[in-house]
Amino acid sequence: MPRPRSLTQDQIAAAALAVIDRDGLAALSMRAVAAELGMSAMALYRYVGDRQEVEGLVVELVLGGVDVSSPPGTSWRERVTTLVGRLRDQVGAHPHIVPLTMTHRHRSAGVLRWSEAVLGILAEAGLAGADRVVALRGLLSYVIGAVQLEHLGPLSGAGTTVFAGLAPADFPYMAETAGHARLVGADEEFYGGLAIVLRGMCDPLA
Amino acid sequence: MPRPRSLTQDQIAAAALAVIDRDGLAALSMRAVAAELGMSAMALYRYVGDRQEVEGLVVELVLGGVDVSSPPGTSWRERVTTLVGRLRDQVGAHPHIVPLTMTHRHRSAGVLRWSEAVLGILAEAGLAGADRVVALRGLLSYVIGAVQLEHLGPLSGAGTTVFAGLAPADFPYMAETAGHARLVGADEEFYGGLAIVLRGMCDPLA
DNA sequence: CTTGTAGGCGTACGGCATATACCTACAATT
DNA sequence: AATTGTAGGTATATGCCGTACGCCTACAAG
Repeated sequence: MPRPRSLTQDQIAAAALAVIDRDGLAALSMRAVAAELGMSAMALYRYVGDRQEVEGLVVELVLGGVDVSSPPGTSWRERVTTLVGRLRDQVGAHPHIVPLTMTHRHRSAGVLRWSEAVLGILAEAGLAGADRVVALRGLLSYVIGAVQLEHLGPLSGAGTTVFAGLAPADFPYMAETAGHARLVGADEEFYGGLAIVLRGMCDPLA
Repeated sequence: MPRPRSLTQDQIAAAALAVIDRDGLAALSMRAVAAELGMSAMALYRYVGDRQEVEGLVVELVLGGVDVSSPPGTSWRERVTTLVGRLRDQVGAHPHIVPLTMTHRHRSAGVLRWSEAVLGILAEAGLAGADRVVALRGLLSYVIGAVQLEHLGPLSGAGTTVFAGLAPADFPYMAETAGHARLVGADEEFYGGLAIVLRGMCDPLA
C-alpha cells in the first residue's frame, strides 16, 4: 500500500560521488548529499543506515565499474597488467576517493570480482596453493600502495624536506631521486613497478 | 620574559597516540588529547596549528622510531627486507594509525629517512637512475599496501561475500584462496610478497 | 472513499574544530 | 621588591557535523 521509493542506491552513490569530485572528500556529508539530491538530510536515512553506508556505495560505484574481462590471446602477465591498469584508471578518475577505497575495501563486491578474475589468470599461469595466495596479495598490495602514492601527495622532493624542517643536503639519494622522478612519468613508474612484481612471480629464485 | 612552555611536541604526540591506541582513531579529537594532557582543548592551540598537525606528530612519532641502519655483512635483499620489516613492525604496534600514515606520509621526516636508507642499499646493489626510482616506488607501494591489507579488515572469505550480498559459489577461486589464507600466516604472506618484489628487481626480464 | 504503510521533513541534541577575548603566571627589567 | 610585557591557559561562542525522534502526508490497496 505504501508510497513508492523515489531513489535508488545508485542515485545516492552518484550524488555523493559528485559532491566528492566537486568539493573534495572533506565536503562529503549527509547534508551535502541530500542537497545534491534535492532532499532534506533526514530523508536519506530512509535509504541508508548511516554515513558509512553512503561511503560504501561510492566505493562500490567506482570499483564496481572495473571491467574484469581479460584480453584473449595474450600472456598471463599482459592480462594481469590489463586488470591492474583498469583498477588504477578507475580510481584515478576520482582521486579523492582513495582513502575511502581503503576503509571500505573489505566489503566491496567490486574488489571481490576483480580479485576473482586475477586469481583465474594466475591459476592458468600455473600458480596454485599458497603461491597463488601470496601472488594475489602481492599484486593487491602493490596496486593499493601505488595508487595512494600517486594521489596522496608527492613522494619526496623539496616539498617534503621543507615541511619536515630538514636540509635536503642530508638526503643526497632522495634529492637525486627527486630529480629523476620529475623525468619519469607516473605511467612509467606505475607500470615499471608492476613489471617488477610480475617478474618476481613464477620464476625460481636465483 | 614570558611564561615558559610546559609541553613539548613529543608529549602531545604521545598523548594523541595514547588516545588512539586506547579508544581508536575515531576517538582522536582535540578535546580528547587535551584531556589526556590535563589541559583545556584550546590550550593545545598554543602548540599546534590545527588537528591535522596533531595527526602529523603522531605519524612522525611512530614512523620516526624506525631503525634505518642495516645489518652489515648481508646481501642487499636481506638488508632491504630488514628495513621493510622494521617499518611494518612499527606500524603493526599501533594498527589504528594506518589511515593516518597514508594521509600524512608525504610530510613525514621518518619516511624520508627510511627511503634514503633504502635508496642507499639499492645504489650499492647496482641500481641507478630511473631503475632505482622505480625500485624504491615499488617497494614503498608494496609496504604501504601490504600494511593496510593486513590491518584494515579481512581480504576475502565468507565475511566479504555476506556483506556484499553475493553467493560464495560465484567466486570459486576466492573461496579456495580464503581457505589457503587461513593456513598461511600473516608473516609468510608479507615476506612472501616482499620476496616476489625483490626477486623482480635487477634480474633481466625473461 | 477509507486506511495503513512508509516517504519526507523539521527540530533538537550532543560533539566536533576552532575564532575571539579574556585572565594570569612568570621572567626580565627597574 | 615592585613593575611590566609576553605568552600560557581558559571560557565562551559559532557553525558545522551525524543522527534520534516525531510529525505530516502521499499513495496504493481494499
